[in-house]
Amino acid sequence: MTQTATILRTGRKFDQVLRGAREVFMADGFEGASVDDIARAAGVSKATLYSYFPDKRLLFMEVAQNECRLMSERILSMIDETKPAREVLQIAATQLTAFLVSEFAQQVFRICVAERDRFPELGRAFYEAGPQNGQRQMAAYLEKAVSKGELCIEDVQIAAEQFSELCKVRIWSRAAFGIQNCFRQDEIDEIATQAVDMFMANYGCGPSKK
Amino acid sequence: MTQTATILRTGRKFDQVLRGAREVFMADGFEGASVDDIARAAGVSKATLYSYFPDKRLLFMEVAQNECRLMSERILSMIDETKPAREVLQIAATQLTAFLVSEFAQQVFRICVAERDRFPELGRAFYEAGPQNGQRQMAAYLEKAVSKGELCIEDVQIAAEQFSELCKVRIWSRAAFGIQNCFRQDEIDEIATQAVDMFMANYGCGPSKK
DNA sequence: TTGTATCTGAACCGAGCGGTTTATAAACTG
DNA sequence: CAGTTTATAAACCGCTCGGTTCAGATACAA
Repeated sequence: MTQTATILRTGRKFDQVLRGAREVFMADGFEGASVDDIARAAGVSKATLYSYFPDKRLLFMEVAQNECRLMSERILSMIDETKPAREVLQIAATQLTAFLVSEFAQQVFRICVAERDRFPELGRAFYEAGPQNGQRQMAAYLEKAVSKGELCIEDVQIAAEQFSELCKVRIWSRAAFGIQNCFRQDEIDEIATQAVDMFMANYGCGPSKK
Repeated sequence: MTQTATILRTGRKFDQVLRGAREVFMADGFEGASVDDIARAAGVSKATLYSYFPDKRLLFMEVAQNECRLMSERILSMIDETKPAREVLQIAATQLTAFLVSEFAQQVFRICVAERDRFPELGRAFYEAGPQNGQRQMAAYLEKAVSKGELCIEDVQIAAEQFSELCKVRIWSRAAFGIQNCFRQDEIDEIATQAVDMFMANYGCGPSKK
């Protein structure tokens, strides 16, 4: 995965190629995207494209890696630890839920799953940069909340995973199966609230002030 | 989806074709499976195959529909309502968790997601026959348990969805991303137990005798 | 046995794919 | 300006694919 191999990173049109590739890959997947389409979308000749990237696979990996990085950063900016636990969780749940059903996340997920046999490294890279990283951040926060006496959790890792799983209720699989691709804010808010309620019922200390 | 159109269902080798198609499609997906491969796997000439099915798409749909039916039946046989709620849920959680990460379910899911643009009906058909149907059964059971006073649930539909979502914690996404494809029974049992614990903490009546 | 429905294998078609090449043009650099 | 790097368009190659065709083999029913 860290293999950049023989990619030419200098040159005026490198970024242009990458942007075009991102656009077409995200829309059509790996097999569905033809190199001609990508070159056209990038506003670049096929020969130019191949002067930067030795083949389609490597171009795809480059794009996917960039997407993973973006996703990771986005998750990082989600938690603000200064507020009380329930509030923090509510905000995190809302953002996470919205993100999980976004066009962006859905497309990347779809490609990872679809090409899992062709690119085993891709699924792993995405999982680590995305879900795993996000859950690590969440677990770290939960740990602090526990030591502040706000929450009662034995296994913060499992709790973090349960939290993000609860944010998928109802809408995520509808998005994954292509049944619904646009979600209203109040749908998202409701799922987030349900998730926090359930989470706090199990892990909240003292009376669940739901 | 109910469109059978011009499929020839009579003839000695119909089932043979279907079995071969199932095998190859499940292994390689829609694009990955070539008609020649399927004919070979079915032990049938390509011409014969095309005498039954007008094209590859319809053959795929037929296979996928059959798989959905099987899945639906399997989920149906999961609940035994005579025992106490916690026990019923524990059994259901174990079976559901094991099913969700099985080779079979993962392959069907992968194909649905990968081909969602090419076959929008497929995703819908699978969703209805699989998750939605399973959750309807679960919600029906929860309803009874509530009226027996075993559980306290406002929205049984949401509760059913939360239940199945909790069964995915930790292992499901690892399977989906191709990071892990074999799961020990004790891993499954642990997730199932965690799911039931959390569920009962929120919806159990009286003292949570965890 | 004769007639009919079914199956076979292999050749074939046209299209699209990833990738290469080449001759030409444009853009930087000294 | 000259020289070199970079980009272009289009033709081209080999391959695989979905789908068709057809002459002959096989099964089966009378």
